[in-house]
Amino acid sequence: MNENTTEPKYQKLVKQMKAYIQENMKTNQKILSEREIAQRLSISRYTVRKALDELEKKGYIYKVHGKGTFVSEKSVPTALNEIYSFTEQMEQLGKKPKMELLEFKVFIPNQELASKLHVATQDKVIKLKYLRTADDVPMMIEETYLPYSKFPTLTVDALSKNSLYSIMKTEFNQSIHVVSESMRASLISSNEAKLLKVEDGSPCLNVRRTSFNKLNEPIEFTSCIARGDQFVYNCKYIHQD
Amino acid sequence: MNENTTEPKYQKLVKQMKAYIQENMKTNQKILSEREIAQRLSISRYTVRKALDELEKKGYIYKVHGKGTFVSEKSVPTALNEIYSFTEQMEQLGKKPKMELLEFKVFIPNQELASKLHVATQDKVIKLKYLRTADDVPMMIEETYLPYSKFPTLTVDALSKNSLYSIMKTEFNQSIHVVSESMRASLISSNEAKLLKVEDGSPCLNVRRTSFNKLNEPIEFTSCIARGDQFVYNCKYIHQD
DNA sequence: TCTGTTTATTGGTACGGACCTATGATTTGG
DNA sequence: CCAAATCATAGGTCCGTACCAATAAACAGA
Repeated sequence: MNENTTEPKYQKLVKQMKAYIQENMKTNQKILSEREIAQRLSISRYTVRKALDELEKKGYIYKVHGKGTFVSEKSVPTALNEIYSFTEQMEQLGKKPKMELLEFKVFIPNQELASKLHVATQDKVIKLKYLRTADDVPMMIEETYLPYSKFPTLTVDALSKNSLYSIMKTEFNQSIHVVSESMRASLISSNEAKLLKVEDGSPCLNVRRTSFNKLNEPIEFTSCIARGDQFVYNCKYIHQD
Repeated sequence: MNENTTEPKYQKLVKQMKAYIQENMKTNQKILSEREIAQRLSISRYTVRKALDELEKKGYIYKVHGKGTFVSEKSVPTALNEIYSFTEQMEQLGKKPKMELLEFKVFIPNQELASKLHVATQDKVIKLKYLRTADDVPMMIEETYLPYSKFPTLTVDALSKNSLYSIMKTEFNQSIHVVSESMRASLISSNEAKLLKVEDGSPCLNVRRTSFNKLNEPIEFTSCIARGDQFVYNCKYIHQD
């Protein structure tokens, strides 16, 4: 039934335990000890620990030295360290998200953008411009820039079928490892005011994001202009000691 | 010379390698293989792997299966998954940050705040209100709320000597594990406009943060109002798989 | 009754070995 | 000369074992 038989044991255990915990256990309830789990499943404690470490990292459980391992509070609706998803947030609010592609072009970047994407000024860059709406109310304008050299065969057609991030990963083997974001408040410019159907000079939130792959090469730069009266940007992460 | 002799081997190795890498190695340079390091230091490969995992998690190195382990790009000025520090950001910009305590009180919260901090409506809450300036220019107003039960002996005096987070950790054994933030743009209200010395109705950035301990109990709620014309909020994190 | 000690349990650290898989260089066969 | 097979090396997974350190309950002695 499971296609991927080469998946490591501990990964299977992560999925299995995650499902079990979510369905059958309560917050702060103690789970079996590492040794007990290992014995029952006839696997080594190493494998169990590796699985539990994953679950802890993702916020499902927490360990207390000398006491045991416990189920975390379920109040983790948004997954930890996940890239912000407009679609997901709107669906949680019971609204219907849509995105309309306004622009798709390949061009030569200016100095500032080139340095953001770590490309030479003569290298090409892909620009994507979207208007995002919720229940047909314009919410934000999103401009994404990609280094052409890393995504040379990206097409509008592909984008209409899958999300940009899944295309990045499956088609171009580029997955996001580190994300750097900045947020600022400003007053909207007239062009954007028209698109968002708000008054000129309304407050707006500008979120800029640069995403890096495992080699710390920038693979995406995105700037969002969101309506200040409608939009809240959420972010959740694990703080390392 | 090292006071803490009980510190685990792999932690010592982390510090040692981090220092070595930063001082002697270049971006994308290959480091010794796990087996080689283990052999040279006469420790097990397990310990080396554990140390390298830490270094990878913190963004100093990256591994490539079959090839080796390499030094990441140094362009990680702000540590990853760190809580935003106004002080640090301003110092990086060459400005002198200051914070002035405007208010310190213990009170009974309203329903909304009580639910944010997971306390009963009859439980007490501590309020801290700060004005933060950079080169004596007002930048943001920060209001922090703490559950009184977790920090009963917190004093203004202690806050003048150490940062809130270090007091939380050392005095009350509460360290931050998960952080949830939201950002929105709005127009400033008249009270805050006076404090920040901007015009009524100027754009401002509102950042709200809830911090949780390892047990996923909220230990802090903070709301910041920052000048839209001056202030940029930064955040950087590792994206898991 | 109370306090200090012992003991069992739990997660944390560390070892050494084995094998798998991805990668790249070397060798081999055509 | 080139493509396929081989091989060495790298990180990734998994095992069994041992001991350390934090916790809490059981126990012992005053």
